[in-house]
Amino acid sequence: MSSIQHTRKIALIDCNSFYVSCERLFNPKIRKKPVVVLSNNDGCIISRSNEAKALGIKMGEPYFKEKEVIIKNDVQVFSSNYSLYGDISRRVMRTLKRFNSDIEVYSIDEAFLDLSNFSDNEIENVGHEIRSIVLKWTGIPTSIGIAKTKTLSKVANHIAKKKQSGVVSLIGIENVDPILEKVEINDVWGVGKQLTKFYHQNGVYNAKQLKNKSNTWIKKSSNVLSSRTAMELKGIPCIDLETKSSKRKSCVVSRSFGQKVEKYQELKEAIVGYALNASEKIRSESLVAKSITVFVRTSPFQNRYGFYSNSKTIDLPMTTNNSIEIVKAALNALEAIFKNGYRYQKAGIMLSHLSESTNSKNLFSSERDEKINSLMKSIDNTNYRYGRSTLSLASAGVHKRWSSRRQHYSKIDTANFYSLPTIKTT
DNA sequence: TCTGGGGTCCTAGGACCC
DNA sequence: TCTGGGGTCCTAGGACCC
Repeated sequence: MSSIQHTRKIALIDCNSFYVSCERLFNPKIRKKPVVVLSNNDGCIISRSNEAKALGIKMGEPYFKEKEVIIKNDVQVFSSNYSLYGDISRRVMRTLKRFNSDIEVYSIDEAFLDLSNFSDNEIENVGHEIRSIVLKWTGIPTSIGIAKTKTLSKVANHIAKKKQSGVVSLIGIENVDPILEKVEINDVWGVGKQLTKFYHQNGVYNAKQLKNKSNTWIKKSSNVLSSRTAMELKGIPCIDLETKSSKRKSCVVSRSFGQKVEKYQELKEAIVGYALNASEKIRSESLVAKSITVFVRTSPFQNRYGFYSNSKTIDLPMTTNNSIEIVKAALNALEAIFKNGYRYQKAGIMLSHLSESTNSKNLFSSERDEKINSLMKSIDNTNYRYGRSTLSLASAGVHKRWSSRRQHYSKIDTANFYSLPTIKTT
């Protein structure tokens, strides 16, 4: 028998303050300064540097509420730049793939990596290696947690984030109870606000206590997801690594407005824009939609003008990814739910029941359909080359008083050769 | 007089994630 | 004045069937 042990080893690699780190790549002057990145419409704070966290700036907090602290401490503020973050994310993931192609890209800044092929003894060093290579090749700092299950690797990662070394492995540790005891129940992956409340009522305050609860009790009083979480804390894998990216099932495009919208015409323009956007997205993934939902709502935070929220779903006669058909259906849906006299804050469209487009002609396809398809293709090509919404339908509007705020935009375009970062290796 | 019950399918809404 | 956006999965309950 070999002395080298090959237990299941899942690493969770998480980019530190990802959006902030991306902005810092292109702006060395803000490396040591407190920095925050705002959500769309400059609404909330969604990424914070350690210096910003130390100032007490909270995650998800509305920007205007933190403005005083921000100004007082000269915090650098950025509007989000998703094409930049997406681009850097792809570079990070490509780098990770070199260690093993069995990778699950879990979100824009996180990936699970199967490292079972490495031995127990070397695994922590492998973690350090990954971390330094990613930093060297992309400039992005990461935290890495390694354990037998995804949920435990989340726990390990949670601890790694607070460590200078940035790497924590639970592999080979006989008794993880003392570690789990220090992890608050709401910090466990899969335990949100509601479950935290429920667990607190039942005397479960940390990960160790959840781990030691009986499986039948959890299943009976909660659901299978919760029991999976508890099993995974015990070190029994219940959640698989999803290495091949599956086609998505829905596609949402929605935005908050820069200014409240009251006019039907303006709401219409917004919806047309979202519908075009969503159609283009699913076309690029060779998907077709079966139904379309449009929703509108006023601000849930200011009810002095009355709150209104509604949605309408329309089933399309035939699955499609045709912009014109989707826009038409979207406008019908909007008409059904629009009410005069409200100050709308947000609207959106969802394409659902997506399936792969077969692209085959059927009884109903005609020469006209063919023409429309080639029109769609040329719209997509032009927009791809010259930027989104270069070509769109006239009803998408020109003035767009309603479009999002983006006051602190860094204007970095990684598609532009001259703005590529130079990474200093020290 | 006494009025079943089990199965399937679908959907809306909730909870969670980042 | 100003509070993001985009996903997934599960479950309860209704509709329908025999």
